[in-house]
Amino acid sequence: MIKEEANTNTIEAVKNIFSSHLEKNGLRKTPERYAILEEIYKRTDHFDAEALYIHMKTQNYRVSRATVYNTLELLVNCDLVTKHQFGKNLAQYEKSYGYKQHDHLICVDCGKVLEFCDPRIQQIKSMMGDLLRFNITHHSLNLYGECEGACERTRKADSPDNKVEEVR
Amino acid sequence: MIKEEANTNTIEAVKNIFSSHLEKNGLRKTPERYAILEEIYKRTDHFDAEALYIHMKTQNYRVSRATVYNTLELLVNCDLVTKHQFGKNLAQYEKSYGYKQHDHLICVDCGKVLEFCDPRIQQIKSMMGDLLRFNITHHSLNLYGECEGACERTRKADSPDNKVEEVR
DNA sequence: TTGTGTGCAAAAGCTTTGCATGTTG
DNA sequence: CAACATGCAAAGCTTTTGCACACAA
Repeated sequence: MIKEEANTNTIEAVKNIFSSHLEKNGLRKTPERYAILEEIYKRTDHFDAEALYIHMKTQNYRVSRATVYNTLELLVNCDLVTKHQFGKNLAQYEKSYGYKQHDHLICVDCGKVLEFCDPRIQQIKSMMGDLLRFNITHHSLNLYGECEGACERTRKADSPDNKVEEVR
Repeated sequence: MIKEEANTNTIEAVKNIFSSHLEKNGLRKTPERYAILEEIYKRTDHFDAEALYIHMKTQNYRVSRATVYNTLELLVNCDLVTKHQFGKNLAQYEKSYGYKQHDHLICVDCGKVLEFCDPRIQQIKSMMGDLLRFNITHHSLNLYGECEGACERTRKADSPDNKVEEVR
């Protein structure tokens, strides 16, 4: 994943953000909500709701799917988690605090997901927002294709504007 | 939608493409498959599988959901139909023959979908394909936001590189 | 204390599958 | 006539909802 900075206080920071969000919206600070937030930020990228539920269960938390879905939505609302649809009928989630905006390249053969940044997408967003009189809040850009060779190789980006790193 | 050309022979052309695809893959040319293809090309953009099924039913075709889903997959395979996920767990389809490559801007308030073209996305695709050694076959770019004002206004694009038109 | 949040399970919604029948090649 | 496609309905999966109980404020 593409980190903005390596910060050991990330967990504290995101908890604070979450707390503010809950307060601002008159929502309760339950242990389940914080437990889910913590587990998400301990894990690495791209997971689905069921995997998170199973993970919570194996960590001996007593949570339900309903709470997992509920909390994921809250976290998406306060931008601590991003929700993706990588072409399947299964939502994928990803923690987003401390990460640069990035997009995804998905191998249709092996399912591998790479991340990349390209400044042109920002230009497109702002131009199209103006042109179409839309207040664009977010976007989703997925490139689909096949890894060349063994579906395993990657190469570092060299352009200063384009950062690339493998995920999973 | 963004048409490449206005062609009254579209139906014939797509039928031929579909026939070739069926032959090439040893699949049968059934009346149901052609009926579904025709109905899709008579309709305007962005529909889901259930809507198509209902539409077939009201047209007094005797088709099943299974056949609708099966045929949609065949049509996606031969590039006569494009499948989208606009952030929901519901696949949306769109006929694609004779249309320019385009991307989508979705209003999160009223669900309106606009289409736009931007050449920069092609540049990003080819650059990232090279950089990450991926053979990129397709992509999906969705911009999400809110219509300004009454969720109804649109404005024509004026840049020669960027064509814009409202859908639905 | 009071009302929101939770767990659990059932329901809902989209998509796929199984099976007997129909039809293409 | 043999294999594949279809219709129908049931099953599968992900996500949402209802309800009684728990607990944060």
